[in-house]
Amino acid sequence: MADRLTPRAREIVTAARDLLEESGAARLTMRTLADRLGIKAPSLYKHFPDKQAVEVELVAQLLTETAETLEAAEARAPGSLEALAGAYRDHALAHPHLYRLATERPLPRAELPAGLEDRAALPLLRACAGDMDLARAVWAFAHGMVVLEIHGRFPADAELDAAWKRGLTALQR
Amino acid sequence: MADRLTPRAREIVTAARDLLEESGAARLTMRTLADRLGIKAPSLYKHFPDKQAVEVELVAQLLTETAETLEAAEARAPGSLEALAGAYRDHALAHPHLYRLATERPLPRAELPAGLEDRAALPLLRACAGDMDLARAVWAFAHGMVVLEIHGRFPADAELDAAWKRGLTALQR
DNA sequence: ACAGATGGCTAACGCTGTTAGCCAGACCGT
DNA sequence: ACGGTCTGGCTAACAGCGTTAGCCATCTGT
Repeated sequence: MADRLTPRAREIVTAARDLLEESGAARLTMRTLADRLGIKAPSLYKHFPDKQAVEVELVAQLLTETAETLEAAEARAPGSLEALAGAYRDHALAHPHLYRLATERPLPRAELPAGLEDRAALPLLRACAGDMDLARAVWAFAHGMVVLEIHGRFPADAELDAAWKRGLTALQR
Repeated sequence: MADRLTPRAREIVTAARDLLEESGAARLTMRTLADRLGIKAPSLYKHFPDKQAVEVELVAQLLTETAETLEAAEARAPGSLEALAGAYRDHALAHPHLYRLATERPLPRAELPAGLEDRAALPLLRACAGDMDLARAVWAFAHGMVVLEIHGRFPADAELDAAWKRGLTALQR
């Protein structure tokens, strides 16, 4: 997962990640990113062809971490949809800007490490015993909950734990 | 619902809507919008304080149309979650750029017509017999399905009708 | 010791949202 | 009928955005 990037490029992605998580996508600009690294914006283009290429690495980070998170949850509680959903939710809400960046545009599939998308999906598919329709429904539910939560679309006093539980037990079987 | 805007402002919003649906949010700029109206960009600021204020009107349009769509579905098939979900999905997929614009940022609640958000939510709440947790779960599921569909996150050969049905029947009771 | 690659730099372009300031015409009160 | 205000255009300009071109120092390999 590592050597698709030179060391310097990896430093840039790290700075980009920090910047994104601190200040959101709107403030992740080539100039502020360069500033943080003590260089000028055009120098970034020695390491990445364009801004999108940097963002692709961040998307890959989210996918990788999601896969790891789900695999860990699966190891802890095999076959449990609640465990998967809880892990997914916690990771997403811990990194809302990253989640939005990775989620609010079409996936740059061609530029992503091969197999990564599938790897992130596998634990859920296993928990659904191979029922793809169910897996997609659960995924949509979880993604919907997370993104509505991130955007503050639910009333402030909404009992979201209850809504998660309600949805998951219903989808359970 | 109409006289919160002057006639000229309404013309501007109409042009913005057309532009958005034709070309997506990235090409909805103050200059292209002005072009379409035969004026220059700075003149737009005689009618709206900033670009966001124009976008808020588009968000209000989506909410209004969603409310109308759901109310019509409810009238056609009272109490049917499937009918509501189908109407929601159809409207969203018919206007993907508008749906994204209205959905991929925090709701500008303060600038929206009073009661509009609630009105859009009511049909679903009625179909859920007042069970708020269930209503939120269904909403999250539907939103998740729509947005994943719009962004092409499902495999091209995915049987999305089946996933919708699977989710809805599970949530049904 | 020289060649080429690496990774900085400045200057600049075209695009974005937005502001300031000017001006023509419509409308209104005396 | 005249003067004042409001309306809604305009041009010029600014700062910030992603990005390109072109220059140059330093480091690496033969």
